[in-house]
Amino acid sequence: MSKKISESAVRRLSLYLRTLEELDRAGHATVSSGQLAARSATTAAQVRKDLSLFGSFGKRGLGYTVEELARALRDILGLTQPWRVVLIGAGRIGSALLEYRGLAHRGFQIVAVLENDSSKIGREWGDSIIRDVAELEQVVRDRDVQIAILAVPVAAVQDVMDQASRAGVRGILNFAPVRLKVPEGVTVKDVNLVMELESLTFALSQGL
Amino acid sequence: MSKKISESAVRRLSLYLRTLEELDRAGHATVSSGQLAARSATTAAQVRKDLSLFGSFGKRGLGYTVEELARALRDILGLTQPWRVVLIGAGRIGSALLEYRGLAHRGFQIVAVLENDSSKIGREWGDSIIRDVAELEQVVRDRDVQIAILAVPVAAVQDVMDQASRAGVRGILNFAPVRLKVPEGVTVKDVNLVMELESLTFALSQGL
DNA sequence: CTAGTATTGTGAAGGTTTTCACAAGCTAAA
DNA sequence: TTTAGCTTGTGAAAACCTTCACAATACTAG
Repeated sequence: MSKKISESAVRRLSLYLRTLEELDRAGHATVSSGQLAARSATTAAQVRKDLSLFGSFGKRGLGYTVEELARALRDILGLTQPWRVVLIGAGRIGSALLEYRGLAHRGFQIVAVLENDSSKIGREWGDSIIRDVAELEQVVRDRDVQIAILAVPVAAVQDVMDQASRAGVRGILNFAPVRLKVPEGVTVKDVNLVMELESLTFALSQGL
Repeated sequence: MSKKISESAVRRLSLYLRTLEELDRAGHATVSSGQLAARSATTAAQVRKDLSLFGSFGKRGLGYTVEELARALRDILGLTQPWRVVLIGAGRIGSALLEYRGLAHRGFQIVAVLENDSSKIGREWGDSIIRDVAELEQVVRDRDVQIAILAVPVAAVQDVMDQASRAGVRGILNFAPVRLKVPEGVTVKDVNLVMELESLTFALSQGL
């Protein structure tokens, strides 16, 4: 695909999808851009513009078919295939992720949990057994893992990322508060709580 | 303050601060916009423009004093005062947050942990004792809590948010995958893992 | 004191994203 | 069939954000 899609547009698409799934559960068959906007904290024009980046999904005068638009968004976001994920780091964050049903529901399959701490290796953890992080490259290759979630300490994360990308992982979700250096062809998304809290305190301080 | 500062600029400031703290630990006394940019994955011009939104912190020909700029950024981000935080939800996410040392290090004090599940109430948890979420309004008032972290299920989160903001909380960090309706004067930041993963799968799908 | 090198702060230019506004298209009702 | 009422898709305008480019300034060496 040629056009460049902004990060914020993609995040909105993800949000629209969630909203559509709620509407579907609530029994709505169709929805207008205005309704979708109101439930997604944006504007009708923004919704239509975002969708128009990928095609034409509605009917003039009628709006969008909830199911149809949801299917189109899943397709756009790459959610029609299941994704195989390896979770690295069996600490609290890893635990929260493993337990979270929302991941499986969206097609993210955690195929292995890896850990450095030898006292944890071999233990059962949810449906998985914790394995040695040394097996990372083998697991990625054997199970054709596409995404790695890194929930490891700052000191270890660059090294683990290097191994993962060498083994063929294409996407990284990084929880360590550090900017990773990544090779060509690997995409990283950072989740950084302190940054979120600081943008909150900035807003609060401004208000005073 | 009159000028409107973009969300992305604020996030970069937060990142610069972290970079400066690393530089400080590494013994650097001064830094140029170029060096700061290289370590923060942006450009020298962007760094200077971001800083210029708030004043003039460097010396021409010399760059910035690491300590001084860090202090200025802490001031801008509202980190010179400690923030009193209540954590609502003693599940996995709450547990990960409570344990995370980075929060305390940046001046975020978790003054109480609240929970709905009566089987958890009263238990010790880290340094805290889990209290009943029914006590939310009282805790907020008694301890002058400014920020609430919501790590509760989707079904409960709007209600909890309403109570928190009625009691006087001004900032919310929300982990539930739902868009909260908030009253005037309350700021919300959302942390949404599925959205991050989906923007990752979008990028990966595009690449194919 | 002067020349040379480094680096900031900032208007202006360039680029991107959001909002506006309206023609085109669809349905229902008369 | 015609009219009235909605709603989409999209160029154009407006707003916003990033990059460029350079005058101003600081230090060092000779």
